[in-house]
Amino acid sequence: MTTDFRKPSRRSPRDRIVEAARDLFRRHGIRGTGVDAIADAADSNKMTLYRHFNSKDELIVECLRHAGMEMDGFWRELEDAYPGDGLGQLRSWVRRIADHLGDDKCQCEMMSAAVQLTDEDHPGRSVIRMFKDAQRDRVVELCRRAGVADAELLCDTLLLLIEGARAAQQSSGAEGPSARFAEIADAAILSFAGSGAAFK
Amino acid sequence: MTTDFRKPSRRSPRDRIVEAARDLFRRHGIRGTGVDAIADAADSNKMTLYRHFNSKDELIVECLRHAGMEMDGFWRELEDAYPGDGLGQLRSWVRRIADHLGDDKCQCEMMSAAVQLTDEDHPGRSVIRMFKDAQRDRVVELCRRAGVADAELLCDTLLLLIEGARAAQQSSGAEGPSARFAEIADAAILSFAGSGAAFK
DNA sequence: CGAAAATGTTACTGGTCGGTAACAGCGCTG
DNA sequence: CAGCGCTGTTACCGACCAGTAACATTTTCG
Repeated sequence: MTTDFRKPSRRSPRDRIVEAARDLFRRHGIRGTGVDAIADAADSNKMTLYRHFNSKDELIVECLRHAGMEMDGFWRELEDAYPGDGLGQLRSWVRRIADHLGDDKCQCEMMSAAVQLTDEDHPGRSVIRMFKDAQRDRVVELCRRAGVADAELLCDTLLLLIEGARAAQQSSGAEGPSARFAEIADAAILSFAGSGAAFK
Repeated sequence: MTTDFRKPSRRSPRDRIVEAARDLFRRHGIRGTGVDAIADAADSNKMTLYRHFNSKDELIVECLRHAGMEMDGFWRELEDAYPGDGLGQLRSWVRRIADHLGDDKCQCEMMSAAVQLTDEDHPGRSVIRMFKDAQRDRVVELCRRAGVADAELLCDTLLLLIEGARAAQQSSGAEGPSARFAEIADAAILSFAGSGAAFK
C-alpha cells in the first residue's frame, strides 16, 4: 500500500524535471534551454538533474519518450471511445489535432526536435523515428479497418497534412493554411472511405 | 607577402558570408552555428561580418531574405517555362519540390527558422510571414488560372502537403510518408482541376 | 600615383553553457 | 536510535559565444 502522503500533490524530482524540460523545450527550443533553467523551473537543482540523467542529451531522449508515451495513451483512449471503428477513430484523431493546433502545448515536440537535433547521430533521432514508424503502422491499420482500399496512401496523406498543419502553424500563424486543415483532412478521409480511390 | 592566388572574380565578402551562414544554418541549425564559424566558412573574419551586419539576428534576417529572393527567381523561371499555364506551373512546382526533398539543401530554411526562432518577436519571423503570405497569393493565383473552382482550398491543401513532406522528411526520413508526396500532391491537383470540387 | 574605403588580424570582454566536486540536510527504513 | 539513499546548496571548471577595440593590410578609384 503506497498511499504516499509524504509530499501531497508533488511528484518526484525526476518527473518534475522531465515535465519542466518538455515545457521549456517547447517554448524556447532545445538549444535555447539551459539545464540550469530546467532545474530551476522544476523547482529542483542541477545536481539532482545530473543524478538522473547523465547528460542533457539523455534528458532530451527521455522527454521524447514521454511525449511518445502520452500519444500511446491517447491512442488507447481513441480505441475505447470508438471500439473497432476505424473510421470514427481516424476522424476523431484528426479533429483532436485540429483543435490543438493553436495550443501553445501542441503535440509537435517530435517535429521540433527533428529540426533542432541537427546531428544525424543524436540518440533522440532514433526515438523520433521509432515513434513515427509506430504511428504510421497504427494509422495504416485504422485506415484498413475503415475499409479503405489503399490504406497506406490515405495514411501518408493524413500524416503529410498533419505535419504540414503543424509546420504551417509555426510559420504562417493560425490564419494560414493550417486553418483549413480539419476540412481538408476530413474530406480526404471521406473521399477514400467512400470510393476507396485516391482523390477521386 | 601572401601571393594572391585569388580567383579573378570573387563574390564580395558580404555575399560569401550570407552564403556560408545559410549553409551552416541548414546543416547545424541557427542556434548551433556561431558567428566565428560563419566568418571562417566564408573565408572572411568576424570583424568584416560585423561591419556588414550589426548582429547575428540581422544576418539571420538577411539569410531569410535571400532564401525568399531565390524562390522569387524560381517562380519567374516557372512562368517562363509554362507561360500563362497555371496547371503546368503548379505541377512543375510540385515535381520540383519532390525532386529536392532529399537534398541536403532542400528549401526548408523558412520552416526550420520558424521552429528555431522561438522568440515570437524575432525580426526574422515577420520575414517568414511575409514570404509565406506572398507564396500563398501566388499559388492561389495559379490555381485560379488552372481553372480550379475553390482555388484557395487547393492552394492550402498543397501548402500543407508540401510543408508536411519537408517535416516528414526530417523526422521519418526519405522512406517515410514524404516518399509519396509527389503522387499525393499531383492527385490533388488533377482532382481539383478535373472536377473543380474537393477530393471528390 | 595616392588617399580613402574596405578588408583582415589579433586580442580581448562579459556572459552563458554543460558538467562536476564537496558538503550539508532530509526522509525513509531497520 | 543509527544508517543510508536521495535531495539540495555552493562553488567551480573549461569551453564556447556574441560582440568590440586597435591596428595592419589590401583594394578601389579619382
